[in-house]
Amino acid sequence: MVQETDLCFDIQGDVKAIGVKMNYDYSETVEFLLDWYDLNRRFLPWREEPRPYYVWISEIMLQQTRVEAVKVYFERFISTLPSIKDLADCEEEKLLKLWEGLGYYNRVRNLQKTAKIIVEEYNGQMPADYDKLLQLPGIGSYTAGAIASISFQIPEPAVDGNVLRVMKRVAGSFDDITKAPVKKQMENDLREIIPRDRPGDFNQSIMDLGATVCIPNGKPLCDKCPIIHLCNGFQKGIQMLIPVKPEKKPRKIEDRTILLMEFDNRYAIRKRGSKGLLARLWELPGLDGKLSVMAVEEILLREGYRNFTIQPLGEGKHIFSHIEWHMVGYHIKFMEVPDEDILCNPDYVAEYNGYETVNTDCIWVSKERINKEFTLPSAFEIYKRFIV
DNA sequence: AAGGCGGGGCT
DNA sequence: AGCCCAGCCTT
Repeated sequence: MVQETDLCFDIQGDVKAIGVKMNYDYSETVEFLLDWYDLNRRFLPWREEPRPYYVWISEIMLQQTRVEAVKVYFERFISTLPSIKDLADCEEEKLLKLWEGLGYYNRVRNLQKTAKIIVEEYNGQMPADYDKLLQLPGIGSYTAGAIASISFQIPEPAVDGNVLRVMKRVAGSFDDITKAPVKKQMENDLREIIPRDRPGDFNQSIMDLGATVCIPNGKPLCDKCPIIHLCNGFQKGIQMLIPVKPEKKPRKIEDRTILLMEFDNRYAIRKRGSKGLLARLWELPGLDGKLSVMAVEEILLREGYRNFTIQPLGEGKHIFSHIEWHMVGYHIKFMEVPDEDILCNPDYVAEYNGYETVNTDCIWVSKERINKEFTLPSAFEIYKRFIV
């Protein structure tokens, strides 16, 4: 291991020392990748009939999300909203519910923004043009390339983490793949050699190779690789050291107290603020810090609640990409509520003002309606389970 | 250029 | 417990 690490630094040092840019010529890989793809391609719901709408929806869902997780969401989404027009016209609350559990919820909001643009400006058809696709909300260089190549046979690369991992291993390159110029260079390199007759298949062949052979976690299955004879990484025994990424910063830890408040077979939920984490989604009421039964009781009394019981629901943890919630939960059962106004109209949607109180902007909703109509992110699942 | 933004499965 | 995943947008 020490030897390999030394080798890695030696190569970088040499390259810098003599000022030579090691440009790998990917053109040799094309025919081997396509032949391998013809025999080994995965069968995916959006792949058998690659209509632009299907490819678009799947690509957005697949951003930072694994294929296995996407499959069920994709099928349900398409059957519920069979066309771009359906998506454009869908009520936002229903749309979010379709997305519930997938995460990165701005993806689905951008999806609808783009659907409306397509209906209004493109006559309901996705534009068969890379630059026009790139202009649409939620569509970046990767997704534009994927739609263009797979649906319209436009020779544009679709460079994601998969492609960067595979191709940087093949090139034996220690470039930091999180750097924008490195991705840009890869796009330019692949644009030169992408086969004009099968651009979509070429892009997908690298994705499938990355998913099944040149895998991200654990050792790549090099003995099954169709381009092992072209792979600098394998030849030098450095494939495990690639791709290179910088160290990640540790997540910030936030202590939270989650309240499952029940009255008359209804539960309190409220809408989160319009900015930041889980924006404009619904949540169980919560308070900063991990509070004791006594502290929670004191707050409730101060806010005017009377005649309730508090039952601890235990600790829970939810990990986001950049934050950890360390939670403690309480089931609070009210025999009465202080003000009829608290049992407000469930259709009433107030803007949560960020001030941490228990009763701010809560609405009281039955279990059935929560499950059917309101998007409650996975972070609350451990306490949502106690809703009976 | 860096940081925010979800959730789950694998090692 | 830490890794990564068919990234994009904002600052």
